[in-house]
Amino acid sequence: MFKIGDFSRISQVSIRSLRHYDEIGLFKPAYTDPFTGYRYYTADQLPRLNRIVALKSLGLSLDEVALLVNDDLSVEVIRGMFKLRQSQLRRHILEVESQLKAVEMRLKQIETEGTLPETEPVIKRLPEQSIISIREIAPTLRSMGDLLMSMHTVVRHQAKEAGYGVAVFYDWYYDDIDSDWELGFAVPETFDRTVRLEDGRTLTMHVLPAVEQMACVTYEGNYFGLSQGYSQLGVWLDERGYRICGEARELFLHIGDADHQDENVTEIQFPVEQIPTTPQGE
Amino acid sequence: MFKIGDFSRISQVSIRSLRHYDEIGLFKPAYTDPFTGYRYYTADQLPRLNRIVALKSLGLSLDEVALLVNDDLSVEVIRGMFKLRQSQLRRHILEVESQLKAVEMRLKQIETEGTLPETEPVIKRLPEQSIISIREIAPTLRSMGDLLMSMHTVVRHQAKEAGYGVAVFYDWYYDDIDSDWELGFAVPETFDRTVRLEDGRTLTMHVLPAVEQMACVTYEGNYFGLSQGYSQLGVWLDERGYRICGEARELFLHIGDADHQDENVTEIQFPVEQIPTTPQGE
DNA sequence: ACTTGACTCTCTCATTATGTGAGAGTTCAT
DNA sequence: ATGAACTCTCACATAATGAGAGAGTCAAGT
Repeated sequence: MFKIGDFSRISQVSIRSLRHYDEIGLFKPAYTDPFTGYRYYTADQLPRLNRIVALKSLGLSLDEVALLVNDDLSVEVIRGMFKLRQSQLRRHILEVESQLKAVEMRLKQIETEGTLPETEPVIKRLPEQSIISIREIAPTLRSMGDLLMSMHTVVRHQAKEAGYGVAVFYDWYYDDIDSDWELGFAVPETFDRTVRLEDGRTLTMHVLPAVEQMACVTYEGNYFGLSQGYSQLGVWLDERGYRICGEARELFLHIGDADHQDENVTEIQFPVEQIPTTPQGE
Repeated sequence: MFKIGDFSRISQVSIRSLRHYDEIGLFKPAYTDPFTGYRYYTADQLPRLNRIVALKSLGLSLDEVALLVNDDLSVEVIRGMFKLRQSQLRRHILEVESQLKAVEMRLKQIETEGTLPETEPVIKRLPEQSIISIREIAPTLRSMGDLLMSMHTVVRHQAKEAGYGVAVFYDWYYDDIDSDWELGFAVPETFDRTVRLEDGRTLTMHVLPAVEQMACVTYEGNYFGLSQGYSQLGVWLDERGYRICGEARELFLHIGDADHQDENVTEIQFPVEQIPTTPQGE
C-alpha cells in the first residue's frame, strides 16, 4: 500500500494527475479511506497505470484511453481507433509542416525586408454568396468604376439589406480592353425584389459558388493603386506554391464618396490550389 | 461601419472570436456604443485583422500575435520570435512523427497478436535516487534473492522511511555466475543512519544517477518468470530502434512473504537511447 | 499523550481559443 | 408600434494539468 506521494514517485505520474484519473474514473486507488479520503495504491496497479501512460503517449485523449483500457473491445474496434489516430497524426504532420514552411517564408521575408509586411494575405474558405449583379463585357475598366458608383447609390436606396459590392472577373488573363466581368452587391439569399438602375437595366440575382481556398488581401486606397495589391498577392502565392484556379473577385468593403476615394477598402480574392509537388513517398 | 455580424461575415472570423479579441485587447472595434455596448467595425480595420489571422495561422498564440501586431518591435526581436517558433515546430514534428511510428507499431501488433498486450513498456525520465545498498559479486543470482529477503526484514525495522527495493546490474552481459550487482533500498536523501544486517555487513548510502530515458516494464509474479519481462522489454526496444546504454535496474515494488512470492511486483528498467538513424537532412 | 513536520484532503482558479446557451436589450424596416 | 433579426453580457464547457489556500492526517520522536 502506497500513499499517493510514494506512488507518484514510483510511477512518475504527478499527484495531480493521479487524483484527476481517480476523479474521472480512469484509474482509482486500490483503497480509499472512507473517513479521511486518503488514497492508497498497490504495486500491482502499476501495470495498468503503465498501459495508461503508454497509450496516452500515443497522443490519445484520456477518454479514448479509458475506452481502450476498461472495456474488452473487439479487435476490430481497437484497430479502428488506431487507424483513426494514425490518419489524424498524418494530417497533423502535414499541417505543421506547412506551418513550418510558412514560418520559414516569413523569416526570409524579415531577413530581406527588415520588417513585417503591412498587410497580410490570408487563405480562407468562403461560403456561397447570393448577389444581385450585372455582367457585361466592357471596353475599359474605367467604366466599371463608374458603374460601381451609380449602382452603389441605387442599391443603397432600393435594397438596404445589400452588403458589400463585389466584382467577378471572368477573363483568365488580365486585359484592359473588352474584359468580361460581373458587378454586383451581396444580398441575403432570401432577397427577391428587382432592382433597376437609372439607365433601365435590372440587376439579376444569382449565387456565387463557395470557394474552398480563397487567397485574400485587403487594400486601402483608391483604385489606381490596386494593382499593387494584386502583385503583392501574386508574389505571395508564387512563393508558397499556390496557383490560381478560378475567377478573381474584388470585394468593395468600403466605398468612399466621389471625393474620398482614398478611403476605399477593397479586398482582392483569388481562388487557389496547391501546386502538387513532385511526388515523393505516399 | 459594420455591426459585428456583418464584419464577421466579411472577415470570416467568428463573432465569438471577434468579441474575444476585443476582450483581450488584441483587436478592438473602431467604435463601441457606450450605452448599448454594440461593437461597430470599419472596413479599414480589415488589414489588421488579416495580419492577426495570418500570424495566428502560423500557430502563434494570441499573446504572441498581440506582441507582433501592437508594438514596434526591433527586427531582431521579431526574428527571434520566429526562430523560436521555427524550432518549436521542428521539435513538434519530430515528436508527432515518433508518435505516428509508435501507433503504426501498435497497429502491427494488433494485426498479428489480435489484441493489446497485457503490460506496456513505458519510457520515463527518472530523477536521482538515494539508496542504501550493498554491492557484491556473487556466484549465483539465487543468493541475491536471499539477500533481498533478509535485507527486506532488517530494513523494514531499522529504516522505516525506506521505500522500494532496488537492484542495479553492473554486468553488461548477462551471466548467471559471478555477476556484479548492487542491492539496496530507496531512502530520502536526508537519510543518515547506519543499517546493519544480521551477518554484520552494513548498508552504505549513495546516489543512483538520474536517467533521461528509462524504459520500464512492470512484472507481476515470482522471480522465475521475470525473464519473460526482460525479453518482452528487449523486443519492444529493438522494434522501436532503442538501444540499452547503461546499467539495468530492477525495482522491487512489492515483496511478498516467503510463501506469497506470486504477489511480487517487479519493475525492470533499462536506460536507453535512440539508435541514430542514417542521417537524412539536417 | 503531545508536538512537529511532512503529507494529504477538497475546493477554487488558471491555462488556450473557441463554442454554446440563457435572458435581456437594440436596431430597423414595415 | 410591432416583430424579426440582431447584439449584449455572463456563465459554463472543452483537455489535462498546475498552483495555492486552508484544514485535516500520519508517523516519529519526545
